[in-house]
Amino acid sequence: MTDHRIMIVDDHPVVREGYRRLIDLQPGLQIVAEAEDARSAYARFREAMPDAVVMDVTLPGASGIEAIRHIRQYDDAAKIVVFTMHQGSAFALKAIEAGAAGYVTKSSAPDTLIKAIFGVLKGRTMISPDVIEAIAQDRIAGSGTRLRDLSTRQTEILRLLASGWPVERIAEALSISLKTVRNNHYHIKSVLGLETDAQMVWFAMEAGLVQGPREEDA
Amino acid sequence: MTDHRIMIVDDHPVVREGYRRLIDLQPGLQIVAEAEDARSAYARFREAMPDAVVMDVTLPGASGIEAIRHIRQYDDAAKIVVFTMHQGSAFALKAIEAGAAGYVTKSSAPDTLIKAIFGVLKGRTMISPDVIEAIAQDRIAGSGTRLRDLSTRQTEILRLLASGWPVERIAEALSISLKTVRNNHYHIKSVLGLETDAQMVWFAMEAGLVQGPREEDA
DNA sequence: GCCTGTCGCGGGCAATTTGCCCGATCTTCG
DNA sequence: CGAAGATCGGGCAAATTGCCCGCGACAGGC
Repeated sequence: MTDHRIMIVDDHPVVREGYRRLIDLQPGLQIVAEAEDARSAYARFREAMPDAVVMDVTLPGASGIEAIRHIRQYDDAAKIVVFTMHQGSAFALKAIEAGAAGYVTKSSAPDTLIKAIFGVLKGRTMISPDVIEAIAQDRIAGSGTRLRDLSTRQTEILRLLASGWPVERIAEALSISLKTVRNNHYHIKSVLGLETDAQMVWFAMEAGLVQGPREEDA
Repeated sequence: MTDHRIMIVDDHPVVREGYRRLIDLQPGLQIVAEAEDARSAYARFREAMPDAVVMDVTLPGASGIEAIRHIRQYDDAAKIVVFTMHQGSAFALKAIEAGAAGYVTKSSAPDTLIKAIFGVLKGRTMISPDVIEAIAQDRIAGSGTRLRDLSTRQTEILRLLASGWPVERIAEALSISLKTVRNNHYHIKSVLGLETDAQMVWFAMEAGLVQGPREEDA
């Protein structure tokens, strides 16, 4: 039987080498495509039509979540395993909601990824234990409401605010009024129970929405 | 001639595999030790006494910067190459100040790391081009004045603001009036040329002032 | 088809904060 | 001693926040 054809998406070359080492040398798996950002991930997916995709979600430019949505829109049977350093539950939920079949953190044991790949190839949903725990901890002791309580739009605005964009630029970029952005700014902090803008940045970072400042275009 | 003995420090197993692929298979280099956090990095260094260390600076627990300092304190001839995703100049400067001999970002071409390793083994200081550019841009075109332009007090207030403390709590903690904190908040952003509070958080992070939210007491 | 819920969008307005000015101390240093 | 600079804060107009409201679009459910 022929090998399963895998595509990997990550912006760091060294990390891609790590994937190779783990995946390509694994009997039954073969890497047939690579991409380093969300846009090319979509393009390469259509060219290569891999059996499964392993991707990081923090990519330059568009978020990996968008990439997942985009790919699933093109092929709703696509098997995508998210492999990221973010262990925040909110991000995992977003990814799964977007259509990811697996979610594994980079701090997991290496073979967790391999198991997840084989799992999704069999049509199962594979979530790494630490993430399941994080999700569970979120549900109990509703200490903090989370990203899930924000709408898609609010999440997008949060991402831009946390990146450091001034509200004026956000209004312009999204073609909505300044007032709406401000209202959202207030509501986001309110819903999340945050007092200051700085706390909002930390929240966004922990949720994996942002990992650095700017990111010039939406 | 025997291979150079290299130690790698990174908290993500997959990334370590990437290092292996790049370093271990490189003629003349051999990985002799691995560590996944700052504490064990120090311990392993003493056991293995490698010729060079490649390490990420964002590690669980103590910062990689601390680990560098610690190792250099033990052996001030230690050759340490920092290999990280942070391209902010401030972080690089901290690392170099702590005694790092090289600084390469993960977005660099893979062989940049190899060259940096051979470079530091020869006693040179190797900084990847994008970081040099970031440092240069900091210095020239006073576009961004830097941390050095803030007084001690302002730096302290910046640290608290960026950690997410509300101004009221800061005033209380420092026993100064709310108004003074607000004035400082404004002046800090003004001096640093920042538009939003979120940008201020990123600045503080890159400057190494903060690495996570809260930190309950001053 | 209609009713209900939710979402994105923004107006309105009082209360608060920001942005930028100023002056008063208190050090430090030549 | 006098100059420089840091710290602390008052003042005040302009801008923003906090919180309320309403409107239209859309997705289910009955």
